[in-house]
Amino acid sequence: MAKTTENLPEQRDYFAEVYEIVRLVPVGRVTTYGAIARYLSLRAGARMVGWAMSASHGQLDVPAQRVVNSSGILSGKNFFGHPMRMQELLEAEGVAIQDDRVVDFKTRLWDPSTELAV
DNA sequence: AGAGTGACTGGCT
DNA sequence: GAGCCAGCCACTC
Repeated sequence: MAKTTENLPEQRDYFAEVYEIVRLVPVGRVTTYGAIARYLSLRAGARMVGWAMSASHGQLDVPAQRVVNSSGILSGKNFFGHPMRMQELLEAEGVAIQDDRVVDFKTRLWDPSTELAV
């Protein structure tokens, strides 16, 4: 991985922006990489959102567990130290998980473009 | 400079 | 829903 995450000179403000959005996700709700990418107008794409999250890895209070892919699958569970960690964190917040997937995902989805839209 | 890789997505089958 | 494919950008070797 990029050890550049140590110094993080100025990857680009989008790192901070991504974290900010993730922190805005209400407890019990989840959002997707694509939704964040769209909201921030990141040409970089959803992939970079995930990359940004990897950099957050244990960062401040970034609830990365609330970010899943467009299918509601916990695609980043393997980055939480233990594959079950992400699920446990979500369940602790009231989000039911079944087979690595958020139950009733579409209803729990929190899209910044929609929720924060003006 | 080119090829490989990835916490993604949308479209089709 | 599950699988395959092509597009996407940043980064590493």
